[in-house]
Amino acid sequence: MTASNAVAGESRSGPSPGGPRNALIRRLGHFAALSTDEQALLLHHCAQARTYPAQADLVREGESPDGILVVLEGFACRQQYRNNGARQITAYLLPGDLCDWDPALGGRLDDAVSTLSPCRAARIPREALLREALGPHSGLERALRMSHLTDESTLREWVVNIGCRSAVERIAHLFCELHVRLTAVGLAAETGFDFPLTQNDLAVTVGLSDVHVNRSLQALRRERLIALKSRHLTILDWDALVDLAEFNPAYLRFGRFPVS
Amino acid sequence: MTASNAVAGESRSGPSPGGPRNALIRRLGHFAALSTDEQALLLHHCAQARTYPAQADLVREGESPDGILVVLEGFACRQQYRNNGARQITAYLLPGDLCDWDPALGGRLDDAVSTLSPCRAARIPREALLREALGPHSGLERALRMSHLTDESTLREWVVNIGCRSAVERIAHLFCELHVRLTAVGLAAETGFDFPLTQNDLAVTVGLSDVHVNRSLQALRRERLIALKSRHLTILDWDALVDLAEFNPAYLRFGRFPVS
DNA sequence: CGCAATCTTGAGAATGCTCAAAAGTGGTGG
DNA sequence: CCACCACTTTTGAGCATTCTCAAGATTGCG
Repeated sequence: MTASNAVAGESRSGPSPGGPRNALIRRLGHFAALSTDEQALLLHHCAQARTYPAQADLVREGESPDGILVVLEGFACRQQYRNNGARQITAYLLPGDLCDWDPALGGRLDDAVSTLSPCRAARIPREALLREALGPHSGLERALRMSHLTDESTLREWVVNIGCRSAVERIAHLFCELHVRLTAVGLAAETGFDFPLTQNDLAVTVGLSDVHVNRSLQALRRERLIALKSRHLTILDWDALVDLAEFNPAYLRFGRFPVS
Repeated sequence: MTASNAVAGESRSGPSPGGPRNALIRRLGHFAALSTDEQALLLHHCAQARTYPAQADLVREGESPDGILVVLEGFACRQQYRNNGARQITAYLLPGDLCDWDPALGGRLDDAVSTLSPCRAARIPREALLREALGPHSGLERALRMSHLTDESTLREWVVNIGCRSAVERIAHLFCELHVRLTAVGLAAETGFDFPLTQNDLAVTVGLSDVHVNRSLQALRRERLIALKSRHLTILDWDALVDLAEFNPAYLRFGRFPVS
């Protein structure tokens, strides 16, 4: 495997302290306790994961995917295209994230799911899960539901981010969010994390031009809040970053299990 | 009841052609067929509806609401406040819309639910619904799920709207969306609909300043796409509006029942 | 080494913002 | 019925932020 095909993951951060487990299990484990059987089932389905290069479509716009899509390594996203060629990313799919696909809709996803970096992703057939693991009192069911609700909260937070924050604040907020999310699956150190996106991807995420993102990044570097070089983001001053972005991680709900 | 307390609803449009039914039943009916029992159950719970003035909080930020919130008349919204006092609306709750509240989360809503105009709203206790009506093959269950997924698609569409459209396009897109959503519950005519929001509300929705919203509205009027006067929006050129906004109603999923 | 993609820089222009004041609107009470 | 009040809409002017276009520098890969 050449370097360009390498998939972001445990590579740089090394085996993570929380246990070298599957990112999906690790993430869902934040939302509810999973039984050994449930974990085995997930592992089994993840074994079928495929590798995708960067810029690959996992699900095309309007297509009806055949199961739950799980990203295990790399950064993917959901995005929509406008007629003039502009695009907008509406969500990141990080390792452990899934793109559930409720059959109640009977078809059609309204945005495309694409990789931003090389990825490893699996599809879990929905019926199999329903048959074997989902029941009213299943931890897996609870975890999946929580995961979905969290995705929705995140989306809402993105509306706020794009709708009423300045360029620098938007980027700072995104970095904070990514740090928390990646930490939850053992892919971030306190000091930073691998960040495979281009400035253009970033621009399309926060609703700015890439030139302006570049200048905003320079501002963040000048203030010594971050360093961003060769696909690695170093967080130099977490508190200042949180402060600048008015970041409150509550919406990510990684506060360990539903505390009620 | 004085005019200022009057609640938007069937008032101006008169009894609607689709039947003078409850907005909730009407909306959910687009997503799945509801049995007579299910309809009766919903009607029963809606009978407890309370009236709220404009600018009232239905659920405060961080609060844990005690059931599913249903708006029956008027415009409400979900919104978040920033430290500097700025706010961002993340969703409109129109008649028939609901703010489901999954107990899996065990508490805390991350934004506040407030009325934008005088409203009538009810709360449906979740357990009652579960006990009496929700089952794997219940139409109501399907409808509620669809409704939730539609809300999520709408949110995604808002990210796109705010993230990569110009001021005029954003407003046009919002008007198109509102027209389709209100039509679905019988609150819009082909020519337009009652629109109780201020230009400031609009601004906070699409991420612009109110002054700029005012000027963008003037542009839309100048081009004879709309008229907006005394809380009523008249659509003068629907096709041009749709064209300008690149509006595609598919995400609202009012295409009649899950067509598979 | 050379190519392609990405990042950086500059300069001018457009879009949208802020502040402030004036004009319009509708409801309330005298 | 009128006057007043609060709120909303409209207008103007200057400014800040962000965008576009275009060129040059850097990076990493083949």
